[in-house]
Amino acid sequence: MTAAAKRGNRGPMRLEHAVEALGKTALHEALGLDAPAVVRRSQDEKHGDYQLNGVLPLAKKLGKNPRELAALVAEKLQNPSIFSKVEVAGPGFINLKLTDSWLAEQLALLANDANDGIEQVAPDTIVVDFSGPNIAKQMHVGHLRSTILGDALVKILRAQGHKVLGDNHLGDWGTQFGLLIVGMRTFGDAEAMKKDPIVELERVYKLASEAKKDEVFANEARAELAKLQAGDPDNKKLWEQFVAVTRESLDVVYADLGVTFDYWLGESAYNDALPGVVATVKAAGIAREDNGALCVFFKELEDAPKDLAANEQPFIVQKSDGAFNYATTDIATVFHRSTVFQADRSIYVVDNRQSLHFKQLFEVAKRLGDRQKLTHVGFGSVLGPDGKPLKTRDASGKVITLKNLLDEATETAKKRLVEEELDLPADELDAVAKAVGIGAVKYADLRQNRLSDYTFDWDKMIAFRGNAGPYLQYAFARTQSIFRKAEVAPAEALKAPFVLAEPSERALALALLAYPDAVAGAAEHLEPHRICDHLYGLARAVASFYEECPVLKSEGATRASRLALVATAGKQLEAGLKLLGITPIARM
RNA sequence: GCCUGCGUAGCUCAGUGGAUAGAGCAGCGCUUUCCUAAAGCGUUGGUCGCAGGUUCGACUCCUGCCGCGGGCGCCA
Repeated sequence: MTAAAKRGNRGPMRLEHAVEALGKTALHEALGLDAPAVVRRSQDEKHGDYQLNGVLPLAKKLGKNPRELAALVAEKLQNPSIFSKVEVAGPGFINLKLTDSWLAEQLALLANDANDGIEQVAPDTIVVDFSGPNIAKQMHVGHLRSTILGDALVKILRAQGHKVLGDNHLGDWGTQFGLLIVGMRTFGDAEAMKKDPIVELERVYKLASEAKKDEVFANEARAELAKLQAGDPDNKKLWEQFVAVTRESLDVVYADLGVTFDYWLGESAYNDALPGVVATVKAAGIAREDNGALCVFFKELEDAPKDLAANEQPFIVQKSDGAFNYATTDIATVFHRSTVFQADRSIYVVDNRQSLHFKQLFEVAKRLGDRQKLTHVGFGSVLGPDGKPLKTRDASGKVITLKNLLDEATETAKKRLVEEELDLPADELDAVAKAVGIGAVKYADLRQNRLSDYTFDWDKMIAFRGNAGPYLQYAFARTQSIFRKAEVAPAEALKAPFVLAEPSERALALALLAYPDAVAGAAEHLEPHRICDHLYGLARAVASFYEECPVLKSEGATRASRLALVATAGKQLEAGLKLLGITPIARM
C-alpha cells in the first residue's frame, strides 16, 4: 500500500500525482493498457491547468492517429466534479482545467494537514555528511555551500519522515598536523595565540605550507606527525589545542547560521578502525601493491564502471610509508554508518572536485559488501566577479571570511530596517536584522542549481531585491500583518471554506497546491533550489492576489475565504523557509 | 592525452522529450488618500556555443567539433 493510500482521503495529495493517477486510469479504460499519463503543469494558462502528454508516444507505438486516441482518452476523463474542461489540442495533447470546487476541496485538505501536505514516506535512516571544515582554517565563503545545502537537505528529508543524522566530518587528522606542530614551534607567536588563536593558527599554517618545500622542515613535520599518531602526549596536547581553538571559531559561525549537527565525527574518530579497513580491502582481493602503496586499480577489476576503468587514477588505501589517508578513513566511515548507525543511505555534500574520489569510494564500499545507498551531492565552485575562483580577499583588500559576510549582511539589513521606520520594537531590531541578512545570504546560494558554479557578488547578495530571501520573508510578514489587523488567529481562519472566484485567488490556490510536489522533487533530486523556485512563485502569487483582492475590506464568505488563503500561504511560506534554514519573521 | 562538468537575454540564473524558451537585475514607462512600495503592472531584450543524428516533436537524448572550468599517485 502506498503512503497516499494509507492516508486514505483524510490528507492532501500531491496534485500532480493525483492528476497523473486519473490520467493513467483513463488510459487504461480507453486503451486497455498501462502507460504513464505524463501529466505536466501547463505553461500557458489558456491551455488549462495541467496537460496530459502520454497519448502521443502511445499513438506511435500502436500505429494509430494520436488525436483520435486522445479523444478516446478524453472521453474517459470526463468528470465534471474534477475537470471543468477536457480538451484535445495540438497534435494530441489533452488539456485539463480543474474545477474551482475541486481545487477548493484539495486546498482545504492541504491547509489543515499536519505536514503541510508533504508526502510522508517509508522512513529510512539517512546520514547527511556536510560542512566538514578543516582544522586551523576559518570558514570562508566557499564553505557556505556544503553547510547550507546539507542543512536544508537534512530538514527536507526529515520533513518527509526520514530519520536523518547530520554529521560534521571534520578534517581533524592527517598530514597538516605535522606541519602545524613544527610551524608553531618555528613561527608561532604566543601573544597572538592568546589574542586571536584562529587567525594565528591560520597564519602559521600558511607559513608552514610554504616552508615544507624545504626538505629538512618537511622531514621534521613527518616525524612530528608520526609521533602524534603514535600517541606522543605533548603532540596530542597540541593537537587538542588546535582542534579546540578551531572549534570555537566554527561554533560562532554555526550559531549565526543556525546550523546544528547530530554528530561531529571527524576523521580522527576513525583512527582505530584503519588497520582493519586495510585488512578487509586486502582480504577482498581488490587491491595490490604499487610503488609501495596499497592501491585499487579499477581497470583491473571485473565489471568496473566505465569511467572508473578508463581513469588511470588508483584509489590509494595505504601509503607507501604505511600511513593511512582519507580513502582509508572514508571507508571506515562508511562501515561505521552501516554498522553503528544502521544507515540505509549516506549523502555526501561535498564539492564537485571530489567526484572521482567518491565514485571510487562508493565502488570500493560496494565491493566490500556495504549495502548503503551512497550518494555524492556535488556542487560547483564559488567564483569571483571575474569568473575565477574566489580570492580570500576582495578587490578592496577585505578578507572574505564567512563571518565577515554574515556580519555585513546583518549590518546592511539593520540599516535598511531603520530607514524604513517601521513599527518594529527596538528589542526585535537586531534579531530581525540578523534573520534578514543571513536569510539573504543563504537564499542567494540555495536558489541556484547546486551543480553550476556560483558567481559570488557581495553587493547583489545584500541588495535584498527581487528573487531574494528577504522577499520571501517579506511575503510572510505581510500575511502576519493582516492577521494582526484582522484580530483573528491564522489557525482559526484556516477552517473557513475556500471560495475561488477571482483569477488571482485561483492562481494562488494552484500555487499553494504545488508545494507537496516541489518538496518531493527537492527530496528526490536532492535539490533545495526546487523549493526556492516554488516559494518565490508562491510569494508572487500572494503579492498579485493582494493587488486584486482586498482581504480585510471584503465581507462575509469572501472575507473568510480570503483570510483562509492568506493563512494557508503564510503557513506554507513559514514552513518552506524553515526547510531552507531561513528564519521566517512575523514583522519586518 | 584520459576522465568529468558547464555553455540559455547586456549581467546573474531557471527550464521533467511537448505547444509561442522563462525569472531576477540592469533599461524604459506607470502605480502609494488602499491589509507593509524589500512591492505591483506594463515594456524592451534570444542563432538556447556550432554541426550532424534519433524522434510525430529536441534547450532537453546521442555523436563530433569549438570555448571555459575541474580532476588526473600516496593532500583532502
